[in-house]
Amino acid sequence: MNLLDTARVYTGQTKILVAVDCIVFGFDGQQLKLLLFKRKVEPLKGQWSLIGAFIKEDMSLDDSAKQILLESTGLSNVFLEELKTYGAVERDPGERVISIAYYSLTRLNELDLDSVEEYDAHWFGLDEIPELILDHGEMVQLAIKRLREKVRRQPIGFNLLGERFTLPQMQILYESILQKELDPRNFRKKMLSFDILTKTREKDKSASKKGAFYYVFNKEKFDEFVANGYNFEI
Amino acid sequence: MNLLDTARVYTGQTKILVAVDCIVFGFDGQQLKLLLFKRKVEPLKGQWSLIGAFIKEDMSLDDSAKQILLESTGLSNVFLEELKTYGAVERDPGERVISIAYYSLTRLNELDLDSVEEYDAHWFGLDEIPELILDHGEMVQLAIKRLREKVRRQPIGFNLLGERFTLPQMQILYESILQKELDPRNFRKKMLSFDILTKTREKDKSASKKGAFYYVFNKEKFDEFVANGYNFEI
DNA sequence: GCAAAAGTGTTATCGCTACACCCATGT
DNA sequence: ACATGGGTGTAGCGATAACACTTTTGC
Repeated sequence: MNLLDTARVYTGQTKILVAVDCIVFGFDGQQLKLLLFKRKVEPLKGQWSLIGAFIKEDMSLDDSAKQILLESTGLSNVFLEELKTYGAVERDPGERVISIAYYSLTRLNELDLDSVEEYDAHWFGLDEIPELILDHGEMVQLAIKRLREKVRRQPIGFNLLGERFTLPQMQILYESILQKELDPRNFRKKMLSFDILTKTREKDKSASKKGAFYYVFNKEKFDEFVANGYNFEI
Repeated sequence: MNLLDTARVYTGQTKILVAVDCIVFGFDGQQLKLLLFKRKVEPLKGQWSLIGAFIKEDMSLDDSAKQILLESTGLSNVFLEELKTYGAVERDPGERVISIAYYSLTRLNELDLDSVEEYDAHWFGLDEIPELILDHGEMVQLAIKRLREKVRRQPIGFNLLGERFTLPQMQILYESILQKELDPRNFRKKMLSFDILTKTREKDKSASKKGAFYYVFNKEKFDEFVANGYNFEI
């Protein structure tokens, strides 16, 4: 008897609708933002919601999440990680749906900020998040909490910044995520001590007259750092 | 129709089998153990596996996990937490099954050690885990990793000990989880500093002539500690 | 020349680590 | 009396946190 015969045992079991919902974080240079979508259809039309979709027969959870993100933001290759699975029986008033929540960190530019509006979507600051359908509000709160814990231990903040960035920009990002001010001397010292940033010769002069040097993320150093069992802590 | 449009209607969406699998940890006083079950039925008869079950229509994921644990160990009110959801398309060769893995920490006594054998189950030391079916081995490895991280930051180790315990017992538990020796002075100092243990007047004399004082877990202090945004680190 | 942000060093404190001896008791 | 595990204190080190001034340059 081979493995394929196991199918027999599964007959008679209940099948359930399974969905993926994505909490999409972005950073506009000033604060951390969350991408939400307005439902275009009844029921709950006009209410704010995370982006999500049902799982198709032939697609893994991770791939479904990736595809949702690609379709809703045009971005691929972004940081994407499972958050938690929500499975209360009555969580969806229509019919039972089990939802696997993912959160993602994306690089956001001015274009994105406006273009999403065409899809009835909007980037919200964390202090202006509207009421969300179902248990999406709960998902968002957990994602924020998880992000804060994670960003202190692993250098994932980079995913929210562009190809190059200045240390003051990065500090603003961290302050925005952690919701507290950081000392610039200590922040720079710490961040540079990991030795995963490379200084360039160019400066960003948009934020000051003196200008701040651009740095780029050094993937080789970073991988080495991870391989050695990293110890990142802000 | 692309993914973004699918939310509109639940009819016509694919329903999928959903299961819960439990990684059950126990501590026998010497080492951390894992509870595994031998499949009694074809196919895969005789192979080791985690305990699991399909989700029923009217039961939440958490409740399903609790029930599985109750049925397989007789224990309720144990530490139980979601680990990760496994959703690769081909992970189960029989038919597609999405599985939510939970891990639990249980109090284990000599009785349990033997009685589980009746159900074709066995407690394995972490260094003697046999090959497991499907992706269960992966689940176990992740659970061990998560437990190690978690036990350093949150005092969840208590769940593996009985009502009362001595500090040497507790140290052995932590050493067993973290797989490294700890200094007794530093360990006691640290553990007592959290102020969530209450010393009793009784001693455990089973392990030494001098005897070691029993301590009990102080839930009030612990809750207070948690409420203040705890900061537990071993 | 001045406003505005970038960039830099030192000191004090705290927590962790490492380490060795005496205590209580059953045999 | 001795063997066995229980229980304790301290000093050194490294990491974090706190803190203020100089530099650059566009206006």
